[in-house]
Amino acid sequence: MQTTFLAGERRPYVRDSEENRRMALIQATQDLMAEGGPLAATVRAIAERAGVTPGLIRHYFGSKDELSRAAYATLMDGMTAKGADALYGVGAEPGERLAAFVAASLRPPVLDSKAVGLWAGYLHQVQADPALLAQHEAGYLRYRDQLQVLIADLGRIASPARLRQDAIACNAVIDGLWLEGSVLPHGFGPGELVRIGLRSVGAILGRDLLRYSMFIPEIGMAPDGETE
Amino acid sequence: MQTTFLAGERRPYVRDSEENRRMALIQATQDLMAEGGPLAATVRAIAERAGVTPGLIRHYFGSKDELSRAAYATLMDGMTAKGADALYGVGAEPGERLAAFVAASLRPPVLDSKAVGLWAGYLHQVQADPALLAQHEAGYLRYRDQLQVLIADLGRIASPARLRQDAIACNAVIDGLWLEGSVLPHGFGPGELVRIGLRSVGAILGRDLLRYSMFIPEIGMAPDGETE
DNA sequence: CGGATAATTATGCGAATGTATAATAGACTC
DNA sequence: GAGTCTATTATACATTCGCATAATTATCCG
Repeated sequence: MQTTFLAGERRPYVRDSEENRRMALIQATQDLMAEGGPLAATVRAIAERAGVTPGLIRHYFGSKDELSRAAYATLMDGMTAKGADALYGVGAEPGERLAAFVAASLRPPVLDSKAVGLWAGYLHQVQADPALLAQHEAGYLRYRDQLQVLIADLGRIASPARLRQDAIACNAVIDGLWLEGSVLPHGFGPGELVRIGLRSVGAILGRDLLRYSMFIPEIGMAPDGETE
Repeated sequence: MQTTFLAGERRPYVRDSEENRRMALIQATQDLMAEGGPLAATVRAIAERAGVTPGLIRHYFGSKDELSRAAYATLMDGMTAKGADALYGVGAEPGERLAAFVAASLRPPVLDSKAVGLWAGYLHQVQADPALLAQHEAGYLRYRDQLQVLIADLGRIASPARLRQDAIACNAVIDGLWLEGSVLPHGFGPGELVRIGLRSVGAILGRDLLRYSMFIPEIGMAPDGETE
């Protein structure tokens, strides 16, 4: 089962930096969790995928639970970082910025067939562990706040309560499309989810976001000929 | 750990119908899967929760995998049944029927803190097992088709492709709100998700669905004083 | 009333899991 | 270059897992 050396032999002793080892173990944990869920993310499987022996997990993280927590924290940080990246290099017009943010959430690397698996794999551990739950809640609200700021910048007249509800609604559209696209990746044409997302968020907010499609990769000018 | 009789004693032999036993085992499987995920739904835990010894699982279902499949099938059937129930006894006006359908999807028993746990717990098994995947896909499309029919009945003028995309969008709103409401049950006021859902779906379809709020429990006449 | 029969429980077994501990190998210091 | 230290590997262990099989109990039929 091990890849590089013959079975029965001693795994060659190779030294590496602490950061590399931690990263490799966290990456392996996320990969296995995404692919096979909690049942697949065993200590031995993680170690093998990371190219080390199980003992190193204890050495660097103390226990499997702590490695799991570290992997989840890394996941959350990456999510918000991607959200910020989406706005980098986009023009100053509020509508365009919002459209870029929505589009980025509905195509790779955010929309990825593995993403929902990872999310589902962690769900129960998150709900059972108060520390992870707080981290999750913080990450979710951070994302929604980013969205809410972009919506507020549109300059519509709306009460704070209404603004909050609009942010919840737009976030729900994005989450729902993200979910469906991840679970049934072949159920939608390329760019279809982005187009639906832009139109829906625009409808909820009373703006036309599809006019910014030309700035968005993989969409261009409505390839299926449907213009409105 | 066992509830009704002293440890060390032999569990009393009590006979029951095959249907009761199957139902109890399936129910126990779903409960444990929803609460603790795949790691918690062990053969022993399921049997204990069902008030039975592990051997009965093999006797009635052959293996744990088959029990798991049966539990998932039961879950899917229940979902679509609830969707149909929501339309029972509702008037004939298309807008009202659509509003009732949306509202029913965003409050108990469909919106339930356990629902998302159950869904997440099964995700990897579903993706790994072609039979379960087909069943999942069928259930999802059935639900979306119900929604699409309700949307078509609104009588708007729209191409078939556009109708499909509207159904995907509305389904995404519902799914996203369902997800957020399940994961963070205390993050939203009572009826808030239903109201947001009605407004968003209405905005996407160009109709006002909030005018049917008075027919919907827990909402009444916009309790937070916000009328529009 | 007394065997068949089927449902239910109890026990056993091999494999896998997480973790603790011992053995080993390379790097660093003087 | 010998000695020490730490990263890494290997081994051991108790527990739990799913499953197979044996033992037990109630019901059914004569």
